[in-house]
Amino acid sequence: MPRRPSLTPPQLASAALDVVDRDGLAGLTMRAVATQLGVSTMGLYRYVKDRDELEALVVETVLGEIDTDPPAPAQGASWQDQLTVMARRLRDAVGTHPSTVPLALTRRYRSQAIMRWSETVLAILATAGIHGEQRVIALRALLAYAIGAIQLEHLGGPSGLDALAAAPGTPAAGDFPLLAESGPVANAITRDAEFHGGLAVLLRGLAR
Amino acid sequence: MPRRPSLTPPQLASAALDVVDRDGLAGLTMRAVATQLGVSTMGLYRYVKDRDELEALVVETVLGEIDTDPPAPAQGASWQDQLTVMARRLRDAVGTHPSTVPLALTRRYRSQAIMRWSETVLAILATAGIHGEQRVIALRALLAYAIGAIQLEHLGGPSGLDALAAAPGTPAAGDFPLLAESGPVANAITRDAEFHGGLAVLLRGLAR
DNA sequence: CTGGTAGGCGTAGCTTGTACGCCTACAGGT
DNA sequence: ACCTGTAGGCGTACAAGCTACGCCTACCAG
Repeated sequence: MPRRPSLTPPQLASAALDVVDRDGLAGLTMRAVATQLGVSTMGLYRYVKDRDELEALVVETVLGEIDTDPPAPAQGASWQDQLTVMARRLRDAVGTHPSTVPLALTRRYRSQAIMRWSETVLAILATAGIHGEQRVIALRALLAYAIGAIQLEHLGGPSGLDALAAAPGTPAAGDFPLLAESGPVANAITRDAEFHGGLAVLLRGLAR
Repeated sequence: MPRRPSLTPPQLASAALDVVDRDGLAGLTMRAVATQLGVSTMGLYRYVKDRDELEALVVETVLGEIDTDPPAPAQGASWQDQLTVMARRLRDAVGTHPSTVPLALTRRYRSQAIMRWSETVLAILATAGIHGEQRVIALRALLAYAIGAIQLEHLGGPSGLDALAAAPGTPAAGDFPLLAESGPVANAITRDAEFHGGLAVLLRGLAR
């Protein structure tokens, strides 16, 4: 029992997040995090087994910021409104650390935070009268949409709309008339409106 | 004009894909691909500028396998049916090379293949009477759902359902009663049914 | 005061990407 | 037929990254 560890997991996590937010995902190296903490490179290995474990810590920290309490079912908030709140919370948490998007959504960490989120979403779906298989499908559809939409948003997405919205006309726009026509339209929609618009479509489908 | 290049882009792409399919994404190194091609490591650099460019080539090849012709609007195929076909084609193409999932969906390559796919989807949406802003939102929602669902499917997804479905009871299942209850249900649903189920919800939402 | 345990870290090896520069095969002019 | 310039092909070498290993030392218990 000699000596207490001088670094706590929260310290680790926050140092790693600092590095990522400052230098991007590529800057997340063992050395960089160690330096940020003021210890030697190998000193880090006292606290994490792996680079992988370090990344898991980052992801867990980002997702841990999600508020997973059921949204106050106060006044006339429909279950659709509640699900919208949950989706937005997920999006906001990840959006606060955009560099971690590939990490957070690609890795299949058994994240406690996502389990809490899922539990709350399931509860809301239950109040909507959705049960059994349909509820599982609804949960996964919501998660899939959220993951995909966040990714499109932060990675530019391979949608082609961005390309044409950014540089209309220039490329072989003639081959894609509808895409070319949609470019300016897409440009005029805010990220928020897009996210909520798609979500609304999904929620409308859930209501019988 | 002396000498013709001895390696063609398709050869490059197929060698890289072979490596990925065999050794996984981590096995995709310049050396490995060069060896697969029977050239020296540096010989590769005659054909690609970068490791990045090599990855782009892989992605483009995988997505290039998507059939983007409009589905035969033969008999009584509704626009919903047609969109389902398009979504399934995207899922199938990526699913053929599961290791490339993080690559294909994470990178924001201005993929020609995805542009063709988007164009066809826009056309189908147009026949459904969806135009302007709503059509852009619908396209992105479909793409977001597809990307997210494919990712959940192939990366195990951080949904928590997998964990509880695989090892029911063991973890602190008491903290997540609904999740625990849903585990077995989720287990009984095939990947196909899940993908189509979620998609159906989305399509139902698109129909007024 | 002392001994053992566990934290802390320096060294070094392996893997990876890639800059650089030499060698050589080939087409075309003489 | 020969020479020459261009571009393909590749070997060497280095930087950066992860991490196995093992020494040193601070600390707590007795």
